[in-house]
Amino acid sequence: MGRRKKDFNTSDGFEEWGGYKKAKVSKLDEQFKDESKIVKISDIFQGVAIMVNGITRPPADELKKLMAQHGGVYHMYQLSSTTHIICSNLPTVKIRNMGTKPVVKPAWITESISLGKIIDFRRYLLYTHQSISQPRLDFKVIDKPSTSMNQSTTNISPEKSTKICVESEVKSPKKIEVTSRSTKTASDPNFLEEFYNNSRLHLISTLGAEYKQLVCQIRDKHDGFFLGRKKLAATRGNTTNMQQENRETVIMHIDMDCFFVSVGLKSRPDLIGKPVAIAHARTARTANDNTENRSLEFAMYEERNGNIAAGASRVANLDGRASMSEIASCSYEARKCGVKNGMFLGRAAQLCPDLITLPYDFEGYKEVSNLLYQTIASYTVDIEAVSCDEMYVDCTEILRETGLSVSEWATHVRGEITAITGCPCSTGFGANRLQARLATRKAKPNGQFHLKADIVEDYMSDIPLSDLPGVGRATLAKLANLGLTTCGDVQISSLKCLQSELGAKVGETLVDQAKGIDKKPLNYYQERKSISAEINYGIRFKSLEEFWSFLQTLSHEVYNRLLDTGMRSRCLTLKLMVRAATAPVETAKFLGHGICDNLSKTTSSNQIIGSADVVFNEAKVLYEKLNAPFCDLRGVGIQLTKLEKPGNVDNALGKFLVKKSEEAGRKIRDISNETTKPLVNITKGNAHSKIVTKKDDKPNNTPKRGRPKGSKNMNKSISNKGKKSLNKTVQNNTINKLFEKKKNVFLPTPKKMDIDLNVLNELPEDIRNQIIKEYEITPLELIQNNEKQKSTNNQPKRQEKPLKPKKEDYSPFSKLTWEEIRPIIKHWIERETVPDKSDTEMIAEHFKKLALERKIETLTRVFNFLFRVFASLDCPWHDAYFTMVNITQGGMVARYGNVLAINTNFGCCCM
DNA sequence: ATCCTCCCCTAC
DNA sequence: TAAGGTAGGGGAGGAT
Ligand SMILES: Nc1ccn([C@H]2C[C@H](O)[C@@H](COP(=O)(O)OP(=O)(O)OP(=O)(O)O)O2)c(=O)n1
Ligand SMILES: [Mg+2]
Ligand SMILES: [Mg+2]
Repeated sequence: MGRRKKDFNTSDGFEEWGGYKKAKVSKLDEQFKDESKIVKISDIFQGVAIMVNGITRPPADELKKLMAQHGGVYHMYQLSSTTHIICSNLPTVKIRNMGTKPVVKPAWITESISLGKIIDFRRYLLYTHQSISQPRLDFKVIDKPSTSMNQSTTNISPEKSTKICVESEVKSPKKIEVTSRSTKTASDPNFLEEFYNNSRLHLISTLGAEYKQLVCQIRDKHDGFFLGRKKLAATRGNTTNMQQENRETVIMHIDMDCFFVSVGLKSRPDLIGKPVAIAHARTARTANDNTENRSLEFAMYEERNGNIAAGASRVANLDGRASMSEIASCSYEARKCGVKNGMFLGRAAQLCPDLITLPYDFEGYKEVSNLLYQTIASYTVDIEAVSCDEMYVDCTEILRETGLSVSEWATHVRGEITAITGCPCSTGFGANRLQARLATRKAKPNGQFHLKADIVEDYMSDIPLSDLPGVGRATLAKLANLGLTTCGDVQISSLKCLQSELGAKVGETLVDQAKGIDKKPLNYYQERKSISAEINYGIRFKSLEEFWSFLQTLSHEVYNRLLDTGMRSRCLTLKLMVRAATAPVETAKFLGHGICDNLSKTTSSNQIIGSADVVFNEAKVLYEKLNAPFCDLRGVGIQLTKLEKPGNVDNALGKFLVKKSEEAGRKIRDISNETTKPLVNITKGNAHSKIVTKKDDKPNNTPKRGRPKGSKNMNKSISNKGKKSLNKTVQNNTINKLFEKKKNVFLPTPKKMDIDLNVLNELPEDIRNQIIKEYEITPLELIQNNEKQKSTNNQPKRQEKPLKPKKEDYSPFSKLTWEEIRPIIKHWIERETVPDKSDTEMIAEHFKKLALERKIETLTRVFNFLFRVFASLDCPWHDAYFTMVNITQGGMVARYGNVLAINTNFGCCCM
C-alpha cells in the first residue's frame, strides 16, 4: 500500500519485465541464472494480471475500486502491444466476475472463471516473458502458499527452482543432482518408447483394440468351417439335440481370472494360493519420504473426491513412503483382504501385509490372449471382443450343432482354455450380455454359471448396483444419495426420479438393468470413432521448446495410428491436464499428474488432416487457445475424431450415386448406423455367399504398409506367440494367419472389387448398400463402371498411404478432368432434391485444389457452368453454390491473395 | 429440435 | 520412485 502508482507505469520495479519481453525463451533460463533477478521478481509478489488484449473483466474501474477496498495497488501496464492490469501487494485479493461473459483468462490462471465466481488470487506470483514465435505474452505462476518467501518453490525453471528451494531449506545440493539425473521425463528423447514399454494400460488398450479388429477380419475371411465345433459335435456322436427346436439365444461372457496374476503364476507355481499382485514396484515402501508434497495433495484429493469416494479413498492412510505404484491385477487371495485391481501398492500392503508382488510379463499376456481368442474362434466367430482377457460369445449355434447343454459346453471350453493357456478362466451365460456378465461375476474365480431366465428376476433384486456395468463410483454415489444400493431398490423406484438425478439415458438403462434387461445386442463389428494418444505421466516441461518437441512426437504417434487404421480424420482435439491452481508443484506420485484441471479444445475447420505436421500445427494452435503455461502441464493428449474410411469420403458422393441407382432414394444414413445387423444377415444370406467366395479367392490386394520409422513396435500385437499349442486348434489357414500375422492386424482388409457391379445392381436395395459399404466401393468405382469403365486400375486411394504420407487430401475427383466431372454434377443435381453438405464440400474441395493449382481458366468455366445450372434451382442449391464459391475462394486467396470473379447473384430470396 | 463443444463417467 | 492409456456413452449449455 505504500506504493502509489499511476496507470501505464512502466517503471516501478516492472522494468524487469521490459527486460524480458525481448528475451527469447531459450535465453530465459540463462537470465534466471542471475538469482538476484529472481529475488527481484519475487518482490513483486502477489501481482495479478486481469486484462488481456484490451478486454478487462471485471471492468477496469470496478477492479480499481476493488483494489482500493482491499488495500491493494492497481497498475495498468503496457507491454508490447498488450495492456495488462496488475494488482499487487494484496494480502487477499478476491475478485468476482461481474461481466456478461466468462473472463478471458491470463495464461497462468488455471481455474475457470465462470460468471459470478469468486477467484482467490492471493497465491499467485507472476513474471512474464515473450516467447520466440508467438506475439502473445506468456506467464508463469509462482505458487506462494504463505506470505513468507522461503516456502515458495519458485517455479522458474525446475532446476533453478529446486535449487533455490533446497538451498534455502535443506541445504543439500547433492541430493538434487541425484534426482535430476535419474529422472526421466517426457522431455527426454526416448521417453515415449520407454513409457509404452512399461505401461500396462497402454498395453491392454492396444491389445484390446487389436482383438476387436481381428474379430472383424476373421468374420470377413471365414469360410464357415469351425474345427473345434465339428470335433466337439463328433465326440458327441449324436444329432438328437440338433432337432431341439427354438433354442433360445444363449450369450456367453468369458473372462480370464485375475489375468496378469495368472500369467505370472505360470512361472511361479510356488505362489499359487498366496496373495499376489502385479505391479512395477517390488516393495510397498519407498526409500524416500515424500510426506511434504503428499499431505497437501491428499487433502485436496479428499476434498475433490470425498463425495464420491465415500470412505474408499484411493489415498486413504497413505503416508510419505507408501508406494504409489498401481496394482494391475491381484489374486483372489489378495482380494479377500480388500485389495483391488488399480489400487496403490502401499495401500494394498496395509490391507494385506503378506502381499507378494510380481513383475509384469507383457509378452506372456499377449500369448495367452492370443490363445484365448484362437480357441474361441475355433467354435464360432460370433464374438464381441471386450478386452484382451474377455469377450462375449453368442453360443446359440454352437449349442445347437453340438447338442451340448450349457454347462457341458462351459466345462469343455473352460477346460480347453485352461489347458492351452495354463490360466484359469470363468464363464457366465444368460439371455443377454448383462445376464451373462453377472453370471461370470458369480462364477469367478475358475467357475461357470448360467443365469437362467426363470430366476433372473429374483436374482437381480439382491445384486448390488455396483455390479452393474456402467455404474461406477460417481453414479454409485448419486444412487446412494437417493438411498439406493441394490437392483431391488431401483426396481421399486421411479424412472423419473432416477433420470433427473442420472440423466435420461443412464436412468433408463439402469431401470432396465435392474430387471436384468439389456437391449444392446452383441456387436461383432466395432467401428472406430476416434483415435487418440495421451500421456499423463512424466510430463514436466522446463521450456516451451521441450513441450513443442514432445507435442510433435505425440503428433507423429497419433498420426501413425491413424494411418494404421486406414482411416482419415477431420477433427482434432487437444487434451491437457493442468496442475490445479492450489495443487503442489511436486506430485505425490513420482512423475504422476497429481491433481489437475482437465482442459480440451477442438478444431473446427472440418478439413481432412493430411499429415503429422498438420496434426502438430493444429495442436499447437489449440494449445495457445487453452492458455495453460507449459510448466503446469501434467498431461497431454491428441485425439482425432470425425473418422471416415477413404471409401467413405467418397461415400458422401456415394450417397447420391447409390441413391441414383435405387429410385427410392432412401436415407442412407441408416446403413451406417446399423452396420452390424444387416451384415450378419448378408453373411448368412444366399445372395451374398457367392460374393463372399469371390472375395476370398483374391485376398491379396492388400496394400502392405509399414510403420514410419520412429514408431515403437515393442508393445505391439498379436504375434505368433501362441504357435506351440496351435496345432490343437488349427482349422483354417487363413484364420490362423490372421492370428499369427502382426502385420495388417490394424488394417481393415481392403476387400477388393471383384464383384460384378451389374450383379450388384440387381440385389435388393439394403443388401446392395451394405455391400457397397463393406466392399468400400468408391463412387469413383461406381462412376467408372457406370460411365463405361474408364480405367479401373488407377485407384488413387490407399496406395498413397505408405511410408510417405501425402499431404494433400484425397478426392475422388482428383484424377478426373472437368469434362468428366461435369456430367457427374449434372447427374447429382438431377437426382437430389436437396444437396448433401458433404457432397457439396467434397466437390468444392476439388475446386479449391484447382485454385491452388492455378487452374484459373478451368475454374472460370466451372463456375460459369455451375451458375447457369444452379440458377434454375432453389435456395438449398444456391447455398451449396455459395459454399463451393467460398471454399474455392479460400484456395484463391491462399494462392493469389485474391478472389476470382464469380457470379453469385441469383436474384433470389436466399441472397 | 438439432448440432457442436467441452466436459464427465466408465471399462479394461 | 514409476511407467495414471484409450475408447465409447452421454449430458449441459450455447449456437443454429
Ligand atoms: N485397473 C486395472 C484393471 C485391469 N487391468 C489389467 C490387468 C488385469 O489382469 C486385466 C484384466 O482385467 P479384469 O477386469 O478382467 O481383471 P482380472 O482379470 O485381473 O481379474 P478378474 O478375475 O476379476 O477378471 O486388465 C489393469 O491393468 N488395471
Ligand atoms: Mg479378467
Ligand atoms: Mg476382463
